[in-house]
Amino acid sequence: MGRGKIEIKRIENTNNRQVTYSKRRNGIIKKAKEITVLCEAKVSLIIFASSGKMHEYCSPSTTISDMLDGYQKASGRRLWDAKHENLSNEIDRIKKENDSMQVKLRHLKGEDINQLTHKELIIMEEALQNGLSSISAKQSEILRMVRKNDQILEEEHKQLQYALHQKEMGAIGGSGNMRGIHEEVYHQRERDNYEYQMPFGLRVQPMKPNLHERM
Amino acid sequence: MGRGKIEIKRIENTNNRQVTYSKRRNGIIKKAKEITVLCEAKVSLIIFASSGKMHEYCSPSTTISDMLDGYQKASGRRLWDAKHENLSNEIDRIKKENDSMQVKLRHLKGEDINQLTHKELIIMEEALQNGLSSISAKQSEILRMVRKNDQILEEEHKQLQYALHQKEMGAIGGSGNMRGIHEEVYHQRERDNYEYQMPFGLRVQPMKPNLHERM
DNA sequence: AACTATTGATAATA
DNA sequence: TTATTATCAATAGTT
Repeated sequence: MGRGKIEIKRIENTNNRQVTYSKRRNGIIKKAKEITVLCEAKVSLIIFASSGKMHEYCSPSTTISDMLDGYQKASGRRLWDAKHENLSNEIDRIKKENDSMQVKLRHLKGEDINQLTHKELIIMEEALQNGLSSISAKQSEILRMVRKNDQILEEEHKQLQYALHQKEMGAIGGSGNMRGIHEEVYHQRERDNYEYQMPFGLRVQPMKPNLHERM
Repeated sequence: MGRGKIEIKRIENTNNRQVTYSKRRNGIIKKAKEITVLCEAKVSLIIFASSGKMHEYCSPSTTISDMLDGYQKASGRRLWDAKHENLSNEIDRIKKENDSMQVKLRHLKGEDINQLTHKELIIMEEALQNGLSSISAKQSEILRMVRKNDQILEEEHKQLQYALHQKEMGAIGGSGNMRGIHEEVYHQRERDNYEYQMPFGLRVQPMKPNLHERM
C-alpha cells in the first residue's frame, strides 16, 4: 500500500522509519477507533516508539484499568500481583544486603564479635589497621597543610608589618590625612603599592582555598 | 476498502458485525506486528469483542507489565494502587540507607576519605581504635582459651599415662591376654574402669566444644 | 472460508 | 512537518 511493496523488516533509514512509524501509528489508532464503533469492541492500545515516546488509545466505553482487569480474568495472568511480588522480593533482597552490611559495620566497630572465628577476627583486624593507617595518613596530610598555611600566614604577617612600618616612616610629616591601620593596609591601591615594593619571591601566596571547610 | 464504502457506526446486522470484527481484529493485530518490526516500536494491544471474548498482542521485545510501567511513567496515571507506590518508596528508602552504609564501610576501610572533614576523620579514627581494641581483646581471650585447653589436654595426657602405667603394672604376670597400648587405652570398658579409679576432681573436662570451629 | 471489487493506507516523493 | 499520489493492502459484500 504505497509506491512499492516493502518487506516487513526493520527500516534502516532513520528518517523513513520515523515517518513510517508516525503514519502507521495513526493508522492503527484509527483502526482501533473504527472497530470500537463498528463492532462495539473495547480496545486498549499502548505504543512506544523506539525513541521512548508513548501513544495510547482506549475505547471510550472503558478505561485501561478495566481492560487490565478483564485481561487478568481472561488470561489468568496476574499483572500486578507479579509486580507486587517482584517488588517484595527486591525489598527482601535489599534488606538482607542491608543487614549484612550492618553486621559488618558493627563488627568493625568491635560490637557483636563473639561469634566470629579467629580467622575472621584476623581479617578484620587487618582491615581496621589499614583503615586506621589511611586515616592517620590523611590526618597527617591535613596537619601538614595547616602548618604550611600557618607558615604562609606568618610570612604574610611579617611582610604586612614590614610594609606598614615603611608606610609609617614615609607618612611622618605627610599630608596629615592619617587613616586607621587596617584601613591603610587593606586599601586596594596601598596594597598594590606594597606588592610592587616587595621582591617577587616574598609575595603572599593564596591560602588553600577550601582548607577551612575541612577543619 | 471493500465492495463499497461504509459509515463508521455500529453495524446493526449481528452476523456482519461479528465477521467484520473478526476481520478487522486480525487486521489490527497484523498492523501491530508490522509496526513492531518495521519501526522497532513496542505495542500492547488488548481487544474485547462485545461478546466478552478477548484477544491480545504484545510486542515480543516486551511484556504487558513493562508496557504498563512505561505507561504509568509516561502518563503519570497510577494503574495500581498505593500499595505498589509504598513498596517503591520503601525500596528507594532502603536503597539510600544501603548506599550510605556502603560509604561508611568504605570510609572505615580507609577508602574515599578525601572529602571527609577533619572532625569526621577524628571520629572515624576513634571508632577504628575502639574496634581494633575490641578485636584485640577478643583475640587475647581466644588465645587464653586455647592455652587453657592446651593445659587441660596436657593434664589429661598425664593422667592417661599414669593410668596406663598402673594398668601395665597390674598386667604383669596376668592372663597373658596382652593387647596393644592403644587398644588398651581406648577400649570402652577399660576406660570406664580408669575413670572409676580417678579422683573426681581429676576427671578430664570436655574441651570447649566448638573451639576448633572458631580457629 | 474464499473471492474480488473497491476503498483505504501508505511509501516514495516533493 | 505536511501534502500529494501511485501503489499496495485491507476488507465489505458476495459466493
